[in-house]
Amino acid sequence: MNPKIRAQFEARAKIIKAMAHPTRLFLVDHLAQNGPRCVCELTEMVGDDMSTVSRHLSVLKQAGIVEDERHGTEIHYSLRMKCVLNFFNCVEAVLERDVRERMKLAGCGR
Amino acid sequence: MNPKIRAQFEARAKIIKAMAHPTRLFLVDHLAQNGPRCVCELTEMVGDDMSTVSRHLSVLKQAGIVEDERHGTEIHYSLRMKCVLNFFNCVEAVLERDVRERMKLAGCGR
DNA sequence: CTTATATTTGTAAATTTAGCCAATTATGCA
DNA sequence: TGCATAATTGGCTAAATTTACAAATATAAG
Repeated sequence: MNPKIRAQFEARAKIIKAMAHPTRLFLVDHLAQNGPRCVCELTEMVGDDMSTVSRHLSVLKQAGIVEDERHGTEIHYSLRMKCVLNFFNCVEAVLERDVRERMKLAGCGR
Repeated sequence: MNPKIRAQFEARAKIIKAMAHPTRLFLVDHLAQNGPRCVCELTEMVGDDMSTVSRHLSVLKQAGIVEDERHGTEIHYSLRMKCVLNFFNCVEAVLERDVRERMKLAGCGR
């Protein structure tokens, strides 16, 4: 991998990495389902410290996946790139295929 | 996030995490473009130690994204879930949108 | 059986990431 | 101005990830 190619894949990985955490995945899903939401509400949903949730949101924002807008004292986050929801489809496909193949293997053992 | 929901998002995150590394992204891309390939060739393409590449491949395999098959002394890896290629489309969309918006912002400064 | 090649695994060091608490910043309101 | 609420940031520790080197394994060939 030459430096140019490497840089390209690093940029891509950075975006995927932003999605690669259960809490951040949950946040993306929740924003997709419910539209813009303040950090306070998201914090309540997640159940971690607000500072932790805020940091997760900032990772997503840095990656360009969500965006924020201030409303008075609250800051509302919303999904900027809806296409990330496509990730879920494929992820489910992988999980389901795993389940199926594991069942098949279990059957063979009899 | 109750434990059940959390477990669900952890399972999803594990798969996305497997993709969240420049080398692994490159490996997936390369397998998609060129079909099954041995570790030796992939190692040469990547340019890291073979043990490192082997570990990356095992992460992808564990996640169910690639699969392997032995051919004599070589082990050939291939893409098991082609849908992960959809990730690339969205990632490119994010990167392009970033570029566009940054150009627009730069223009405003004049 | 011994050797050579391909791959994986053990291990340890370096780096990154996650999470919490405390402190700071930003805003609206009395 | 001073207080209250919302959110971010600094600082720290714990945990996870990445990586290379060395050692072990697996297979084919002589």
